[in-house]
Amino acid sequence: MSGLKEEYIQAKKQLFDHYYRFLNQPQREAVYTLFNPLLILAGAGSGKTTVLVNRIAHMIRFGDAYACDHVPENLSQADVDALKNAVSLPDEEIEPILASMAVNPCPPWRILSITFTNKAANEMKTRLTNRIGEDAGAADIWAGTFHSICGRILRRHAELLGYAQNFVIYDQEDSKKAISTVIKDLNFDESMLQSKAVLSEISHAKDSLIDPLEYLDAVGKDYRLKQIGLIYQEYQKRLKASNAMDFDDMIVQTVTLFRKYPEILSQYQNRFLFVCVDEFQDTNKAQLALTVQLSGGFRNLMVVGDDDQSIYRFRGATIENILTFDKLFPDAKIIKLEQNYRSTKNILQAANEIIKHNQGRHEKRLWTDKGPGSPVHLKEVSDQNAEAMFIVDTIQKGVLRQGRQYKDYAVLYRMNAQSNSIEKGLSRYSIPYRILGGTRFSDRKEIRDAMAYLSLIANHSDNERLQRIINEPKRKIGEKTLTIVHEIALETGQSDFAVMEQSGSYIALSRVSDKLVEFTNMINRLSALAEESSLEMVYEQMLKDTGYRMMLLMGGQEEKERLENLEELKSNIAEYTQNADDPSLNGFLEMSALVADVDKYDESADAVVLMTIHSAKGLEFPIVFLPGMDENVFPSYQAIAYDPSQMEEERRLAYVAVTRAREELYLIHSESRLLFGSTQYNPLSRFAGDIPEEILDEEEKETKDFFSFQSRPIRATEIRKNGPVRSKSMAGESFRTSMEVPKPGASVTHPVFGDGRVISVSKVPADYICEVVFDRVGTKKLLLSKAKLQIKES
DNA sequence: CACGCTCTGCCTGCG
DNA sequence: GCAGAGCGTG
Repeated sequence: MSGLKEEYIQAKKQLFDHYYRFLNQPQREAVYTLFNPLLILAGAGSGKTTVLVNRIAHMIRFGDAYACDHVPENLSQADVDALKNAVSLPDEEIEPILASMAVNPCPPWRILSITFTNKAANEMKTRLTNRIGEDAGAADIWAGTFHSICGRILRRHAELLGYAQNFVIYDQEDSKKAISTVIKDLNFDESMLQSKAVLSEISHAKDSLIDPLEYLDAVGKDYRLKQIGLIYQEYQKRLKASNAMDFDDMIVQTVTLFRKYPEILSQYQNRFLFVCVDEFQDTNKAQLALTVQLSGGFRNLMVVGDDDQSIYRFRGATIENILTFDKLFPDAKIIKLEQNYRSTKNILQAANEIIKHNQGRHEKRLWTDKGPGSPVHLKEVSDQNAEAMFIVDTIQKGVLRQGRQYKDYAVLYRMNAQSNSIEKGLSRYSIPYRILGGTRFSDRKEIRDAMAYLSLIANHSDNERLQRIINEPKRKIGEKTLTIVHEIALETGQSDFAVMEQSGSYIALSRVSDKLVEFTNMINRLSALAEESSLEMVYEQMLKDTGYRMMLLMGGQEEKERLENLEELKSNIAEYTQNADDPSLNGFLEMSALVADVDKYDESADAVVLMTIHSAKGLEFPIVFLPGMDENVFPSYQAIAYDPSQMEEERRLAYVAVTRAREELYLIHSESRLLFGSTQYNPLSRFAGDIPEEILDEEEKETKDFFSFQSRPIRATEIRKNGPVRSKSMAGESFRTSMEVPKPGASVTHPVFGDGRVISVSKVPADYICEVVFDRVGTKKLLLSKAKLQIKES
């Protein structure tokens, strides 16, 4: 009997293994391991998402069927044989057999799946629905970002924390403005405390769950930090007064809620049978605390990540979370996914050679059964224009001669400032491209203004938004008036808006009272309208009543573009109204705050993609260019000069960059580079130097070739809307250097100013500006073509 | 109070 | 190279 039982369990496991035959052994193990803490170390391109999706599908359909050794009663040899033979059946017939053996399948609503981006959350939901079908209830899973999940929880319990249910969410810009107001109000020296730096400091404190009092306690005698602590304290007070939370607060407040109200926490703990966290290497301390809280009921916590791809320390991520997960949960099982399905052997080796220099990492080594492929290409060029031309040239050749498509190519750079020259090159040669990152739609002034109006309509106590738009368009309400309003508000404990409404009763405001009341009346009317009308109507009325649309209509080309953006916002609103279950102004504001610009990266469009390496994490491309393989660019100047501890992160970034490539990888180093208005001369990046020569193909420096496509006619349809294609003569000109251009550091002589040393050289159309420190007269900026500079040989 | 000019400072960036 | 902040003037 027990032999038969064994045989049955064996056959069952074999059938599951067969069903998951598209997975490798460790991947299957990850799918089967449902209980207790589990850490999956998923190397780049190791099929992480596939595992995540199949694991969740598995718990919903089969529960613990695989590991459980339950055996049906009255088991017969015939049953066991049938199970053994099922292996030869098609998958559609195997599924019901497996389902019939399900043990405690998990209802979807008891699963919590946390991701970092909305894009990842959506991809997860889509793939899961494809896997298990609509009816299985994939939509009932709590899947979302940390922030969207916290938002959901906080809306329910905001009152307990002293917030109204309709609290607003401040983004970085709002926070920065609020902080700079606080700095001014506290009369601190603004030159010592830049709002950006203070915000980042406060944000990091929040990431680590340090509240203002604890912060002040910890800083001791450090004068500046003490000031920051006081700013932090006041900032929090004002956020609450404005009924607002910033992004960090959303996590912190949720953790606080759970600490204060254990009975609420246990509701969630009892609900979530399984908790999964993706991109665990990018979590911060607060997020870890929240994760531990939420999974605390059943302790079935799975985290997935790759410590080698931790590249967000600068925004608070602590790689320690993933490095010490097994210390936090000593019974945690660790599964490593080391087989890479993406890249060729050479590319993978390059990546391994780069990352192996890092100290703090989980030991693992990616491997592939793919062939070696091409060597990694290393190209040296003279300047950023030649760099762009090399990219253009390579893409043209690939498309014309090898039947490549434009979308096979990606250009990944360290910083957005590098994109300019490449964009110019691509548009000049009519190569279709799309660029990700840079200024986002929601960051545009007109969009922020419109959103600020909507926020104010929803929540009158939002002082920050009020300040933003009170005088936009101009209403003759100046800084002085606002200061008085704000002072009264602070004294009387009201919102700025409330003070404005009653400005007639304050002598200091009597002269401007009419204007202020006119404004609050308008907002009040719009708020009333929002109660009864559609969102689109409120939006339209707002643009009209505030005079915002009129202001833009009076303007020129730039304003026209802004109007178009406002129209686009309107269609976003319409889209939201149609899709949301219960559309409301508050709902729209919440979505806009938490859902960054809908991913505009349309993978179907045939165009070269340009983005930063950071944004490329998680993506892959057949051919990848990495321009700017220069010291001081990548690794970045600040990592080298200011913070050597950042170097490991730069190295991980290099690892991420290299592992994006499937087939071909081009590293480009430029001898000189025009960046931030001055020319730099940097040696080859150390990361390129880490790649062994056997797998490297160093291409000759050859600049003449780049002009070979110049005569190609440019089709009008190919001209990008925001990148006017330059005339051919200009194109030629910008590459010609007839003057002798001094390099920074060169000694020069000027007929009037005498001897000096060049500190920077910047390119301007058809000329250069040299910044020179003269021995006698100090620093001068000179136009190279005009100033008769002589370069001294040294 | 509004406008236009100069000055400055700059990496990466999800919610 | 460019945007946002600061400053001076009408």
